[in-house]
Amino acid sequence: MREHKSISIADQIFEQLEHDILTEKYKRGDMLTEQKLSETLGVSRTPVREALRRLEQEHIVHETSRGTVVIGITQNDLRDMYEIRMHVEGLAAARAAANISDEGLAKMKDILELQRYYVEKTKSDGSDNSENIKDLDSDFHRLLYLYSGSKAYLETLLPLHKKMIKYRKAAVRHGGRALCSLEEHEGIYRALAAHDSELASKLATEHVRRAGDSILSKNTEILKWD
Amino acid sequence: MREHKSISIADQIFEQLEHDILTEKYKRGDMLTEQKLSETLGVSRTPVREALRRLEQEHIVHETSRGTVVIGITQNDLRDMYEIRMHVEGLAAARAAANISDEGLAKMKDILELQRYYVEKTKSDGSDNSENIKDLDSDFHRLLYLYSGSKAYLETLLPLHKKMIKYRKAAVRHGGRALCSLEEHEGIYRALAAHDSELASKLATEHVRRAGDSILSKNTEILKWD
DNA sequence: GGAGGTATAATTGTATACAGATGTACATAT
DNA sequence: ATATGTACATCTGTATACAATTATACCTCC
Repeated sequence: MREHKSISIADQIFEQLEHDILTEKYKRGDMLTEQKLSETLGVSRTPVREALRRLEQEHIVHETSRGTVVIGITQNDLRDMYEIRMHVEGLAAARAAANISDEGLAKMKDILELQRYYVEKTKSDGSDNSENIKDLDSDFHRLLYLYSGSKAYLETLLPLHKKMIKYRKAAVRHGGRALCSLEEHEGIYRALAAHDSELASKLATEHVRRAGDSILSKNTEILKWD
Repeated sequence: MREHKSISIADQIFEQLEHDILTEKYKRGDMLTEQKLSETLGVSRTPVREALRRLEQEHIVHETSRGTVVIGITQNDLRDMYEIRMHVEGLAAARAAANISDEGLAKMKDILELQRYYVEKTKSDGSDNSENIKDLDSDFHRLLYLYSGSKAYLETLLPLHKKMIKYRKAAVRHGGRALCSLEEHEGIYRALAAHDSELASKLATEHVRRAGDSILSKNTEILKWD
C-alpha cells in the first residue's frame, strides 16, 4: 500500500495562495473569488475551493456569502504569537534535546551552514538573500518542532511560526538581526547536540524573545497599518 | 452585504464527523471513504470531501491515496497538550481579566450556574449528566479564550481544548473531578469579575494542572490503547 | 431628483460525471 | 503450491453543470 498521496493541484494552490497572502501579494481586505482564481490559475473551481477552505481554517482568510476576504495578521496578533511562543518554544527545544537523533542533528547542521553562507554573502557583497535566509529560518524551526517528537508541539508552534513569514523577512533585511539570529540558532544546535535540555530550553526562549523584540520594534517603523 | 454565511451541509458534516471521531464512534485506525460517507449521510461527495479536508488540517484524520484513516489522540499527545496549556492558559486568563466586559461576565455566570445545577443533580439523584457537564466545560473555556481578546490565544488554545473532549467526559464521570472543576471555574470567574489578572492567571494555570493530573491518571485505568 | 422595486449578473453550494490510480482477487503458468 | 500477471472493482482528484443566493444596476414611479 502506498503511504503518501501525490501532490495534488489543490495542495499546490493552497501553498501558493498561503504564500501570496503572507507575503502580501494579496493584502488585508482584498476579495478573492473562486471563479476568478480558477481562471487565473488555469484550473477548475474544485481545487481552488479546497485551498480556500483550508486557508479559512487557518484564519488567514474569511469566507462570506459573496466571496473570500483576506484577513492577514495585525501587529497585535504578532505580539501575541510571540508571547505564546516565548512560553512554549523552550519546552519543545528541551524535548528535542532529549530526543534528537544523529540524522536529525546532521540535517540541522546542513541548514545552519547554508544559512551562514547566505548571511556572510550578504555581508560581503551586499546582495539581498533575505528570501533564502527566511526560508532557512523556517526550516530550522520546523525541524526543532519535529524533533521534539511531539505532535502537540508541532501542531501548536508550526502554525504560529508560518504566519510570521512576512515579518521575518522584513526583520532580516532591515538591520543586523540576520547574524544574531543565526548565532542564536547555532547556540541552540550545540545544546541539542550535547543533549542539554535545560540549556536548549533557555536559549530557545531567549531566541524567541529577541526575535520578537526585533520584529515588533522594526514593524512600528516599516508597517503603519493598525 | 450579509456578514455571515448560512450553515452549509459541509459545516454540518464536519461538526458531526469531528464529534463522532472525538467521541470514538469512529476509532483510531478506522478507514473512512468519501463515497460510503456520502451514501450513509445522504449527501453528495462534495461536502463530505470538504469536511474530511478540514479534519485532515486539524490532524484528526490522515488521508491516503485510498481513503481517510482516523488518527485520534494518544496518551502522550494528551500529556503534551496539557503541558502546553499549563504554560499558555494563564496568559489568556490574565488578558481576559483585563478585557472582559459585563456582558461577557454575565454569559460566563450563566454557564457556571447551569454547570452547578447539573453537578448537584448528579450528586443528589445519581443521574448521568456528564455529557452536559462536558459541554458546559467546553463553553467556559471557549469564552475564556474569546474574552482574552486575542486571536492568537483563541486559535492556539481552542484546538487543544477541543481535542480533549472524549477524555474530559471520562474524567467527569469517574471520580469527584466534576465538583472540583466547577469550583475552580467559579474561582477563575471571580478573578475575572474583579479584573485581577494575576489571580486569574494563577488559578487558570492551576486548574489546567489539576485537570491534566486527573485525566492522565484516570486514563491509565480506563483506556489501555497506547 | 430620489426612493423603491425588478431584472440581471456574479458567486457560492451541491451534485454528478469522468479520468486516473490503486488495491484485490482470480486465473494461469511454472 | 507459489508466484505472477491481468482484469476488475473501488476510491480519489478534477471538471463541469445546475440551483440558490445576493449584490448591483437600471428603470419606473412619485
